[in-house]
Amino acid sequence: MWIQVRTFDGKQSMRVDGLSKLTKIEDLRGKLANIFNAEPERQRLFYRGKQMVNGHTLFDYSVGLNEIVQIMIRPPDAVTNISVTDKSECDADNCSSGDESVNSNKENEPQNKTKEVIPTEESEPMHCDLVGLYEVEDLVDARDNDMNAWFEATIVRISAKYEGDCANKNQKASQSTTTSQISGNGCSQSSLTAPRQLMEATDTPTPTPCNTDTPAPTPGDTDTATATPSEKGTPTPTPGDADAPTPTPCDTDTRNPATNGDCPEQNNNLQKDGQSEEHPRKQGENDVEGAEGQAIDAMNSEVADVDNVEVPSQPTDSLIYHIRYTGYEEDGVSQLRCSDVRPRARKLLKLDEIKPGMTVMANFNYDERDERGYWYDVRVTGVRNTRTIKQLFGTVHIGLEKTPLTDCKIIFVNEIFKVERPGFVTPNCSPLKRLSKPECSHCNDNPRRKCKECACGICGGKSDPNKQILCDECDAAYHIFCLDPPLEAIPDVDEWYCPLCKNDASEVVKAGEKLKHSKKKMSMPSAKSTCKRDWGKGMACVGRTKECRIVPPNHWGPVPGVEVGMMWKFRVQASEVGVHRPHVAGIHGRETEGAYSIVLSGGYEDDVDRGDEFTYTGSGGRDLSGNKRTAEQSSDQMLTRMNMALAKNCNAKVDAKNGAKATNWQAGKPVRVVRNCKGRKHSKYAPTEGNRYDGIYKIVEYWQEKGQSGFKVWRYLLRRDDLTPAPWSKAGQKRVKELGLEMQYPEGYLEAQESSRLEKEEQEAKAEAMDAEEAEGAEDGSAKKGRKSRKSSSKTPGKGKRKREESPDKSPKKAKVPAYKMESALRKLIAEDELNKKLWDECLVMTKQGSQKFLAVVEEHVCCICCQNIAVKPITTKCAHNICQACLQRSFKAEVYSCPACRTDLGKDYSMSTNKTLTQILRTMFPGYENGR
DNA sequence: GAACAACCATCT
DNA sequence: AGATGGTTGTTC
Repeated sequence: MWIQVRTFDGKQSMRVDGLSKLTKIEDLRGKLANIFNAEPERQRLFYRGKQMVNGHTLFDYSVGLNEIVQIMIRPPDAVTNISVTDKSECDADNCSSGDESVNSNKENEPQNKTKEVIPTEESEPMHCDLVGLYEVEDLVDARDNDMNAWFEATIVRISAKYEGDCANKNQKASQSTTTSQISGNGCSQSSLTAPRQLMEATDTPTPTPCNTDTPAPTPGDTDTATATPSEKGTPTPTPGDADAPTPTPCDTDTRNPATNGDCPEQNNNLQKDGQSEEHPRKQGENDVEGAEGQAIDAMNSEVADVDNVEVPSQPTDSLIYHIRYTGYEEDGVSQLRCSDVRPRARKLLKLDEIKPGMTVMANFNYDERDERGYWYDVRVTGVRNTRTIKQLFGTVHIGLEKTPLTDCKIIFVNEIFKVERPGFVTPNCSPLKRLSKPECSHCNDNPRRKCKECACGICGGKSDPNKQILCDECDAAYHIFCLDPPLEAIPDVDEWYCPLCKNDASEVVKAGEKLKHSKKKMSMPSAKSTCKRDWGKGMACVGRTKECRIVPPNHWGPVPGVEVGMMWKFRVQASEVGVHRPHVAGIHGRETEGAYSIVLSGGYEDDVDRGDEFTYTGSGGRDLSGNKRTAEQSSDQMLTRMNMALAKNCNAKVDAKNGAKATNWQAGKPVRVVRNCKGRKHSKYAPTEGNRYDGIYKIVEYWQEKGQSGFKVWRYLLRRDDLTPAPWSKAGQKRVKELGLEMQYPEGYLEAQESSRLEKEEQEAKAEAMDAEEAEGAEDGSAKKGRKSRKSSSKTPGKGKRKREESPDKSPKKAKVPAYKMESALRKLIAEDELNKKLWDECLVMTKQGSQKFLAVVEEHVCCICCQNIAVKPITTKCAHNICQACLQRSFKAEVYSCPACRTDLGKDYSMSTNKTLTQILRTMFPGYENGR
């Protein structure tokens, strides 16, 4: 067996062969030491997110043929203090826990250091020198740019510039609104930050639509101060815009004197800090104490001010405020500009204080207009305030684009807040938390309603909140007494996972622990038996390295791209191209549908093969217990499973007693037939090597008879029904030659054979040299002879030489593969498919490389990004991507109205008309590819 | 030549 | 999800 070993930067990739499934990791390291020039203890090896630990085998990690193991090489000095034996492994492990994820980092590996995106507050002094409108610990309202709504927040830090990465982070991903769902699917915070480690670790460029065009906002760029990355370039209202809150200087006296009075130290602080020049307004505010009686006057004057064209300039600064949203602490810290921060709203306005033209903050839900939503600035357009009717209407700007919604009815008219002017925060005067959209849309936060969504995931009860434990993975809550087994108290652990999220402890590999075997592996013979036999060097036990996606597994008839006469060395390859999928079994079929393909390998001596017609024996009736694959017939075969499947293909009513004869044999279901070289014993039609696809056959009749063993077997007569000439016929052989069909070997197989042969010869040569030396020592006169013989033996690679000549020989041979012949009708269709012009331009150049290559490229190009299969009922988007209609509909159902491939907005009302031309093309190129989908 | 390893697909 | 069956290919 051989595998690929690749450095993390992807720059170096080497094939390593001469391995078996039972090769130990330490032995692999030994081989790698030469190849990568790094001692075993400097190697860190990773496979599928697991760090490979000495003592285990490749089989333990399920490393398959030709699969990629990543290698990370420690700098030489990083291992100086570590003893070479088992300690190095320990060291490699103890920093990582759980499943040994690739993300685990070591502090002494600078190339893999994770960037702390947002420094913790502890890392910086709480009070910094930066002087701005707000201070650390100020209670503020902060604007979430995704929604353009205001949330209660606290300032935790102030900096001169954005810190960490590009993300403005002024959005709360956990918000369960339509907007955030969209961003969550496409360009959420998590998608910006979470894969970063992986990208760093693997160094594979994986640009996602959202991170390619998200430049870090530049602090000096005040125009885009409120713009989130994806909005950049679109005009956005600046803080001074008429739509933004426009409080005026004279509203200072509307402040609630009670709250002011509670906070006398505010003045002192300000004056002490000598900020007066920086904050003329603050100073002014401090000079005037509000008087409640003047509130209405203030409102009036505000209205008057709005009427005046002159808009007073807003106090502003260029600092970045790091805030934490109250109630969303788990979202971490967001970095906001001054314009997205303002003092915490605290003044409730009565309806009679509110006049058209004012901007107030009110609760609004644009999805469900009569439900509670979030807090938006509302530009009042109408007020009705009679004894019976209390109504307020206004314009609300929602979402990232700040889309204006006019005539929005505000239903919570008793909860209208005055918009606070920037720059004055009363510390420690937190008003009651404003009510927002219920946290739980399932129960609407109704405390009396049982809810498994927001309360205990088992009983749904909301009692004993102090006895509810939250899962650190899914955030679901559970009563400790509802768990099975119940817990006495909240466990004293850093992390707790609910039964649904918790990994099976038996599967988790803790630091320093040995790899545990999965259930599957435990039940395998290798785990049970004590045999020490080395296995897995060859091709007998390897799995597939690729899978046929051109047609579904239950596809009848030829597989596009697979020509009659194609040959594969191993059965697994025939499985890979899809011509006969089972790894070992001779019949591929489903009891309910019928059979798709069979392999003839001469297992039954009484089978006759006349080429165009042959008899075939069903399966079963053998005792295969104990992992046997073949045994003496020990019971009667029944017409079930694969035997039934074959019978179903016959154009006759199934008769499980007497068998049946087809009324019209050609009308039966087609069976792909592969002949294996083992059939050579009894049949001259079998190939001399490997497996060969011989075309389509049909069942003529089937019957039950007594086999040589004395037990009953099912027999089938198959007859060839394929226009393509059979490979053994003259015409067929001519065709095989024309098509340049050759034995196909697994990727890397010939190279691996060659290198193992060379190695063997080298060893032989060495051994011979030793013999010769011995001989030389013993027998004087034979010295010459000995040298000569050595020379001749080391030259014996006459074979090798010939081989080497052969391989350059091969490439021109391969070039002989005839170009893909395209029917004119198909060519015409392709010309008609203008929407995919670029796609076809790219594919058509591949026709020269033969049908298999061409079809493979087309397959790749028309692969639906959602389901990773050839698009069914393809919709060609305006951005020229092809998506299955069903896949796109699923996306729209999830309220994601963009192209799944590139996120181009398609619009909610996108007409999902399929590309009929493309559909026809695909059906021609990949007949039956839609079956079962 | 006998013994024996795993994988893939289907069925339950 | 687990059981079953199956004409392979390698090692001893």
